[in-house]
This record gives sequence, structure tokens and C-alpha cells, in this order.
Amino acid sequence: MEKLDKRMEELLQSEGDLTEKQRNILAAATEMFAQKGFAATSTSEIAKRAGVAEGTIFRHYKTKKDLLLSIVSPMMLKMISPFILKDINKVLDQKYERFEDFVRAMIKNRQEFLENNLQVIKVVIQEIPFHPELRDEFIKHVGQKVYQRFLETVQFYQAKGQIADIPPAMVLRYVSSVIIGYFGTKYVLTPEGWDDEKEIDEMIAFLAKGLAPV
Amino acid sequence: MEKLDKRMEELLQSEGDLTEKQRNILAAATEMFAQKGFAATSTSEIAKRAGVAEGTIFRHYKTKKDLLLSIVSPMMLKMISPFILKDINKVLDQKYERFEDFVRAMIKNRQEFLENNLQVIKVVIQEIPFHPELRDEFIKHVGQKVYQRFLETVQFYQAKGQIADIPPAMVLRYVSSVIIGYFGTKYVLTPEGWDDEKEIDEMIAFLAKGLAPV
DNA sequence: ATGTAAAGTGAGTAATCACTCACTAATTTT
DNA sequence: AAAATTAGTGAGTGATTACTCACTTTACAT
Repeated sequence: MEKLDKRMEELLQSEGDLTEKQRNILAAATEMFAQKGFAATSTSEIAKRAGVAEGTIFRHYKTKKDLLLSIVSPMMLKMISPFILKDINKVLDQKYERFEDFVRAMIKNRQEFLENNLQVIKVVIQEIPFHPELRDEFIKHVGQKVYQRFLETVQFYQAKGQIADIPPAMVLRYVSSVIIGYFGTKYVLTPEGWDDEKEIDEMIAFLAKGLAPV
Repeated sequence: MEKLDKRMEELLQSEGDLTEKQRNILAAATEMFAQKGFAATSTSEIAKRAGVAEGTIFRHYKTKKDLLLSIVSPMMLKMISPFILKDINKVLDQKYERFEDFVRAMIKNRQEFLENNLQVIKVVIQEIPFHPELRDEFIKHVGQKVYQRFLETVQFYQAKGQIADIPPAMVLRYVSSVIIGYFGTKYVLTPEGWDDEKEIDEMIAFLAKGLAPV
């Protein structure tokens, strides 16, 4: 666990000691990958937008794909780090008496993160279907670690009699489907007159009612 | 409405009078677009897999993008046609006493279609972020037509006292989120030991309970 | 059988692609 | 300040790209 934390820290603060030009390259590449997709973006375009010679890109990244991975891989870890870092785990496990409060805390916790990283997350989602290594990495992290951890959480609240006795995997799917639907609606469809507080309250009320024991 | 139906029929049965080579081209392109994405697939690869000269592709499709659109556009109409064709609308509106039965019928209705068109649907989902015209077309059809129609359906069951008095748009989002999560889990993650009947029963029970009036 | 239109071909084209390399500029180490 | 390491450059590379066109083959109406 110590080693994992260390490796993660490296990746999380990996943009600290970069040159300005290097940061420009990452920013330009992220923008264009998000907009046009990885395959439809040329390295010459990236160089142009970054205000950099094309050779400079390849000084830092062996291939174009290397550039993609150095944008996307750290983000995958960032996405899930709150769920598998031990100090935060303690908080998750013990703080919330009711399942509803736990869900609300999860949403708030990830909302700011989402807003600050919309573009990179867009790239991750868009490119996963085309790059098996990305898919594998995602499944390995989210599937094995986060999924297992949340399964236990569901069972915890089932044992407390707050959630009906349906298979935990189903509970998890319903909850995550509705939450993903919430974020998707908000950030992809961006409807007018959207009241965050009210949406979250109603959503959690719906989930709690649907999952309540008979 | 007559005109719409006619235009739709054209598109729906549009693969009838094609040459064998033309059908090979469409099949090969669909396969490769689904696997590698539109931008990463070359016309020479498509020609090779279709067993056809590269020039043959451009005899039938002015550009590579034209080929994509002729695969994707008819599918968009197929996806939503059951919801906006009038004869089927009658069925939807009157047949089901309970909201649960309506939802179950919707799922069964679209399940076979999904299974028969997984590849093309994959292409649609994958390419929408990169092609604004596709996004617009999708929003125009699904957003304006299907969404409005389902809003009315929700209000219908709310008036019958079967669904709680929460905003119909929220109801619609919860239901569609969970159903999309169901299809997504089944066809993207393809878990082992998946019991369709049980999954659907539990899912509908959860939705009904969560949406029931107080 | 013959004429005509449509289907199919494949070599050719300019443009663009990701990437290299010999070189200079800037930064850090000693 | 000198030496050494790293960052940055941009012209140049062969390969590949989407697409064209003069031509041949096939299908079908007369």
C-alpha cells in the first residue's frame, strides 16, 4: 500500500516540474483530442496550437500515442484515488450513518473534480473504445478496486437494514446508473434552468425509496 | 406525417436493392468503424476487407464521410421509429394499464433490435462526439420527438396516480438511466451468469418502488 | 444480338502523416 | 566561467491518405 501511494503521488503531481512549452503541448493536445478525437488530430496541429516546433513534441513523447497515454493515464488514477487511498477510506467507512448521506457525500466529492477536468475525462471516455490497453487499465482500476469497495459498502448498509435484500451488484448498478445519468445530463446536455440542489435531493430520495427494505 | 413515413420507409429498407459488392462495402466499413473508429480506418483497408477495388467505394459514396453517414443515419431512424410511427403509437398509448407493464414492453421491444444491430449502434455512439451533424441529428430525433412523447407517457401514468408527483423530466431520466445501465452492463461488460428475466424483474420492481406515490 | 447505362477496376496524384536528426539555445552542474 | 546536460528547432523522410479518372466488365432493355 505504501508503494502504491508513492507511485500514485508521482502520477498525481506529475505536471509540477514541466517546462512551459511542455505544459502548452499537453494543454493543446487535450483540447484537440477532446474536440476532434485522437486519430483525427495531427501532431503538426498540436505543435501549431501549442506554439512549439513539431520536433519538440517528440523530444518529450516517443510517439503520438505516448502523448495520449501521458494525458489519460494519470487522470484514471485521479478519478479513483479518493476511493482507494486509505486515509479517505476511513472517512467513507465510518462517517455516514445513513446510505443517503453516503451517496450525497460521494456526489459532492466528485463534482468539483469533474468540473475541473471535463476535457480530459471527455478524452478518456471517447478513446477507451479504440484502445484496448486503456480499456484494460480502466477495468483493472475501476472494475477491480472501486467496484469491490462499493460492493462492501452496499453490504454494510444492507446489514444495517437500510437497503433491501437484493443482490449488491444490482444495487450498485442502479445507483451508479442514476448518478451517471445525472452527471451526463448536466454536462453533456447542459439543460437550462438546472437546479443542482433540487436535482440531487430528488435523485437521492428516489434512490432511497427504491432501495428501501419492504 | 404521410411524407415522414414515406421518407422513413425509404431509409429503413434502403439496403434492399444493393449489389453484393455494395453490401460487402457497408459490412466491412461497419466492422472496421466499430473496431478502430472512423478516423483510424482507411478506405484502402475497407476495400481490402470488402474484396473490392478502392475506386468502387468512391463510385457509390462521394467521400469517406458519406460512407459513414449512409451507415449511421438510417440506424438513427430505426432506433426511434417504433416510438414515432403512428400505428405503433396507438399500441403504446392504450395497451398497458400499469406503468411497469409499459416499461417492460419497451425493453422487450428494443432488446432484439439492439442485439441485431450492436455494431452499427456502437459506431453511432462512438462517432457522435466527433461529428456535430450526427449530434444534431440525434438530438433532433431523440431529443425532440422521443423525449416529448415519453414525457407525455409519464404524465399519463402520473394522472392515473401510479407515479409520484415529481417532475416528469426527472422520472424519465431515472428510468432511462437505469435501462441504459442495464443494456450497457449486459452488452459492454458482458458479465457471467447474467439472468435476463431476473435482472429485468428486479429493475422494474426497483423503478416502480422508487417512483410510487407516497 | 446489340446498344446503353451502370458497376467495377487499379494505377496514379497531391497532400498529409508521424517521426528523425543534425543542429542551436538555454539551463544546470562543477 | 567552463563543461555538460537538457530543451527546443525545422527542414527533411518514406509511408500512407482520401480521392480521381480513363478504362473494362457486367446487366439489362430493346
